Amino acid sequence: MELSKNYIPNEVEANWYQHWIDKGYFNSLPDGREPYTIVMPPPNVTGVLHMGHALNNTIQDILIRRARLHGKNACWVPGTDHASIATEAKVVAMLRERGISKSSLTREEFLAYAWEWKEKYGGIILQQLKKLGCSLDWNRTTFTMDDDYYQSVIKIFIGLYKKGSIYRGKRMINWDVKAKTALSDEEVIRKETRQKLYYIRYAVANAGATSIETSFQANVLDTLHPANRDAIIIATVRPETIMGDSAVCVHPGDERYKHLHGREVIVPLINRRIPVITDEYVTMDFGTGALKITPAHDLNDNQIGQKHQLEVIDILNDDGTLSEAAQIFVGEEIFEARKKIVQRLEAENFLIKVEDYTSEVGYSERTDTVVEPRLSMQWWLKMRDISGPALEAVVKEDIRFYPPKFKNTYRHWMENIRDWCISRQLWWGHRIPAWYDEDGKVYVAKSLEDLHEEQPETLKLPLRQDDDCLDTWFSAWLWPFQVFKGFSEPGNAEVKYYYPTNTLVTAPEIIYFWVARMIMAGYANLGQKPFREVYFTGIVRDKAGRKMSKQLGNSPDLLALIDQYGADAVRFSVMVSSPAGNDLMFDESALEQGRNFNNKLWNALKLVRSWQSRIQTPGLQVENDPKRTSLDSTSGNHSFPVNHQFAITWFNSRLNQVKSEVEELMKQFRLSEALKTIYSLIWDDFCSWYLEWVKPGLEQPVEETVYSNTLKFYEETMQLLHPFMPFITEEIYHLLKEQPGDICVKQAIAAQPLLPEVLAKGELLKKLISTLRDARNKNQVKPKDPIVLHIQTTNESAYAGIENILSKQVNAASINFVKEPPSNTIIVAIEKDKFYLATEKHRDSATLKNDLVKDLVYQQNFLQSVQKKLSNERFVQNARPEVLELERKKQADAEDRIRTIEESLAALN
RNA sequence: GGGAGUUUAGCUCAGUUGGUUUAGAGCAUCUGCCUUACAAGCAGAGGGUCGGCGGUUCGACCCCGUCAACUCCCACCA
Repeated sequence: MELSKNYIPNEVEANWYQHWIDKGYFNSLPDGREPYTIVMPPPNVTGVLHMGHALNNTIQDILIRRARLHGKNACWVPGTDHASIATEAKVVAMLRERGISKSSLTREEFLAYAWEWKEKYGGIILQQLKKLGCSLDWNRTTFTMDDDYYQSVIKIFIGLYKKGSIYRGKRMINWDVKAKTALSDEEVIRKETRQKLYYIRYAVANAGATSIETSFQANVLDTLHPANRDAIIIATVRPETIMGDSAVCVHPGDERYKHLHGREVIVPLINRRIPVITDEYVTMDFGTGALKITPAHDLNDNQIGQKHQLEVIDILNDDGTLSEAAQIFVGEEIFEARKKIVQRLEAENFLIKVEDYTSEVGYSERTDTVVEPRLSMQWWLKMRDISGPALEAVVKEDIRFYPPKFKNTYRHWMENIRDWCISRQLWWGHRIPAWYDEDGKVYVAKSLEDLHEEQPETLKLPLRQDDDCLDTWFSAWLWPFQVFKGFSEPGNAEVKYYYPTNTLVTAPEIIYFWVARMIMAGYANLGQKPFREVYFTGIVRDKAGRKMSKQLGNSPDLLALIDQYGADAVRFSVMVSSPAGNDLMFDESALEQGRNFNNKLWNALKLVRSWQSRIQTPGLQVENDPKRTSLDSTSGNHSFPVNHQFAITWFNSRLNQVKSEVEELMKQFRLSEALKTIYSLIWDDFCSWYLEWVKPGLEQPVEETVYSNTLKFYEETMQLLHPFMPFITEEIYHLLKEQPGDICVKQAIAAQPLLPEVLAKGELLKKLISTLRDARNKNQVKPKDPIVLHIQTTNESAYAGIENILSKQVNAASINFVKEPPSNTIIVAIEKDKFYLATEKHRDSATLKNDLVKDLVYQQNFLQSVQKKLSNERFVQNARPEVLELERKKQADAEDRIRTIEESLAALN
């Protein structure tokens, strides 16, 4: 079969994935092997594959595939999260397009549409993960609203309620006016926002003469100014909430306002009287030192309100418009109302001045609208009831975090943990299992039937179920055990085998949302940790350092990239630029590097395959070899002038060295470095050195041992690379030779002992070749022009076994060992030996001399620094013996080398 | 305001308890090559006073202090 010029991924990737699936390689069932389990962080059902998913899932696939090749029973569980807010928003948008409003539907009707939507679009991201090559056990695909899962969520809620850890309470919550639901603190994103600070004048009640028509002149903000004696000026960024004011608060020690203590002021526009109160909460030097208190719309104001028992006036509707309680601008949206109120305040002389002001404003993570602090009846979970074991597990490293810096982040949050608002005013999700009777009494039970059985006598019919759903994370936190039905069927064989899982791979952004809560749920429900270690990936950023996001539109279309470059190249590009624990600067040039790597592999394959027809075993008759082709039968008795033993021994050692290195790097989650190490092994050591060393001349036969070892080496490097680039490695595995099985499941051979002296000799050989090639280059000796190489050395045996490779690689017609410098040659000094290149070409002694002098200066300086150390008595006294020994060797080596260079220079003159 | 992290070649990063050299890699750049697997390639080369200053030490990219710049997390001073 003729192979194409370049590797074409599209043709093979889909086929191999289907093949793996057909063989059931990704499916796992408990058996006698050690399990290696990962539960995939379930993407939103609404999700489409983006860069973050690609990074995250490639890492997981690498870990899983590697475990699979190393004798583990690898199990990677896929699934999706119902993502209540995000999905409900999409469904509402879909309905709007069809001209249907949510409010016109019953809950059941709406949910029918939602399920329809989920069935249609919900699986997209999972299909995309297949394109990426993810080796997930699809039989285990789980959805957080599957029947069994759903019931488990409900049961856990009931359990916590019965323990008294869940309660209902009217408290300040973050209100998303667009989604019309409460949000947990973690769902609010603070952003620096440019705002205006409005200074508004409140007249003091019963103040007598001074009217609001008082002309404001120069010193309007000076409260002691006669014009302001009978008024107080407050500063606010939210003038639209003045109708909800219950008091004006000043610092008790503020001299400017002492005369107002115990008085009342009048809220502008609506003329309501409110008291002036004092509290040390107020900062005297911010604004005017006077703060309006709006208990319904600000967390701090609410606390002060409670302390001083102020009236709570909620002037907002749940859609963010002003309510009847506001009296004016009723029905106007907040920001509209703000504009209009400012206008009126100004028109009626209440507005003193406006300043630019920048502060942090909360936005909804899901809808990106400004979050409204609001007082509302919600369901809460007392986190302190369950946080203890989860905190301890991480602090004591029973669960390990990589990188470990996240331990602190986690600990800080856990130690200051606050109650979790778990109710959401949505229909799509797990409906809170609570019913209210006519008196508003609450009953919590799995179902209405259960309720009737449990407490028939106290029930006052009719009952009405709570309309709200649970926060998505209240279901996601069961993920690691409930995918194995660990809660609904406690102690079942699967959960016993797979749980605790091994590694969680996730983004640091959801350490509170999800990681911490899963740990809590694991201990609270199964009495065990959910996973042994957590690997936090970096954040994917674009070339300019900006976080990749939908809003910025700077995330490339992954499927298009896979189409263009192939999944292996995409995986390569993501991994190669992803150092452990750091953010990932994604640059498309890495994709080209990945694609080029594919081609490199492909071309090496073509080379090796071209040898297939030229194999010859020394001493064997050509005809006896079944692999023999007609081409070779013409080339009778070839001798093998080149002994390839060294190349084979050397690469074997190199391969084993890399295997150990990779093993070590993988243990530390240094995946990027592991990949780079393998890349370099393949590109440099295998292709640039090894293959060139053993490559036969044109039409020349290939030694059988060379061929079989090359195949073995090639296959083993493919195995090492397979977890990172699964498709091309599988393809090459099958094209190298006819063989049963697949690389996808072929068990890896553990690293064998290596030969350090062979590796050292290999390094020397590389250096000789490079330096001599450089000398040729500098002297304009064309690669095609042969040279004669004379070596002057005190140790000829150092060249045993590598002479032939050396002469081939520097295109030397022959190599001689000499005692004296031959005349008219190019002189090169390497280590302690001297090399003379005899060529037809004129030598450029000036360049060579220049190089030698440069090297000499370097060596002399170096020698000096070593001598300085050695002549330092305190160094000789204090340094460890092996360090001292090393320095002495450096000195001797440098002296030798200087002598060699000086002799060479002498010979040049 | 509190905490954490980063700063090494033009770019992205390694540099593992202080001594293997006067610091490495990939990409980019430059030079020479269409050499019979690969020009998406081959063979080479250049490029860094390790953010600044001070200290500890016989010896510092590495440890300590300090300053500077950038990043992230936490915290609702209106």
